[in-house]
Amino acid sequence: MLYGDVMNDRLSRKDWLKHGLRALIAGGPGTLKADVLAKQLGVSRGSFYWHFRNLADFHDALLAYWQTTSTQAVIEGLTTDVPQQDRLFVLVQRALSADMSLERAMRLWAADAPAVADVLAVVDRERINYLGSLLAHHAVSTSDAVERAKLIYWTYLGRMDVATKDQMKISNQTLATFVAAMQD
Amino acid sequence: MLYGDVMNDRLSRKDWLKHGLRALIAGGPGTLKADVLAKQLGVSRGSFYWHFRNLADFHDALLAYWQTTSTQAVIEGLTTDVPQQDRLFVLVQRALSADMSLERAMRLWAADAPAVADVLAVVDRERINYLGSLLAHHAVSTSDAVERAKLIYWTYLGRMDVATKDQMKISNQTLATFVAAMQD
DNA sequence: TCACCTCCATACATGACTGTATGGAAAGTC
DNA sequence: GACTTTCCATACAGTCATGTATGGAGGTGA
Repeated sequence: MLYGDVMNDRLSRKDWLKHGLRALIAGGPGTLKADVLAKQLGVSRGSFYWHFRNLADFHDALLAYWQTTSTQAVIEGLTTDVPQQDRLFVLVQRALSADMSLERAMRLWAADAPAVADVLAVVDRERINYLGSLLAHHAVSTSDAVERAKLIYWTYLGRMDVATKDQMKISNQTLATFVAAMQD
Repeated sequence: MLYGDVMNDRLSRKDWLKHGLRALIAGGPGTLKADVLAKQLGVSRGSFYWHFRNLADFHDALLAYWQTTSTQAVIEGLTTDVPQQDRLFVLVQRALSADMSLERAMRLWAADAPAVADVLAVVDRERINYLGSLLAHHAVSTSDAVERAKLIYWTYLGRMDVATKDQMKISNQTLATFVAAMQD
């Protein structure tokens, strides 16, 4: 969009990316195809191949789009609102009640897309490190902090793999027991 | 095999299923295709379609084969060898150091195969219930037991989603802290 | 008005995979 | 030794997806 700038009702590159994430959540990585997405958007593949050189280009762009829009939102919302001593509990509480549909879809996608897997590897490391830093504030030794951070992170990830919704819920009491054991 | 019974160097239905699991582990659900598997086995698809009516038939058989060969092996190995009081710790210890490649592959497969998802839902329930029964032996109330069983199971599943190998290891000490918090 | 740019449709070639039809090689049975 | 059964190869039609080439509709600007 440089020449003119109105042209509504037609699709932009960003429109495609936004719908890409929606489709990824709803239908999984298998729906990330020009053919399928075009049908869903009510256009032909001509539009797709105008905005993107090929499928790989679209996938790269989608991955980058996700990385920029969803990274560090959680951490930032935490450091401003919540006092230091409560951050670990609140973080775990939020994490273990969050909607995991996008997270799950990304990890399914990563299974047969090395570039996605690489990004997730970075994300995993960052999150575990942050958890470790929170634990360090509770007088947990550095070596223990990393270990326990992993353990906590596993619970976060594992919840999304479970089959039924009722297996994804947990009480605040059980949660408190868990967090207390980790931070003391 | 009814008419004659020797005919070695040729493939049986079971040979295909065994290789199916190998392929599932090595290449993911995407390799569960007649074309690919036949090439890997050094035969043509003619063999495949002799042993199986179609792809769905093969998939069903493979799922059933996995269900019968891999269910309850862990639990049985536990009740015979390990004294009651140690079972929870040993189970968690084994679970959190086990090779998750097949488990992971099955869950990736389940993402776009409802029949697989159904089987996994049953497996999840059974495992969580068993964990709950172990916790009950440590004077944990019934309602708490189910909750904590879920939490423990999440750690088990989550470990397989993590990106790098070093993020999959944990010390016995951290593990003991975790188990102690759950069973007391 | 007319040239130009943006976005999309359509048609075509290509590739990977499924499923079916048919024939054949090799071993077992009488 | 004819006959049967098991297992596999080959060839063909059909489906679904990619990528490319080309043209066209409609807004934009001088």
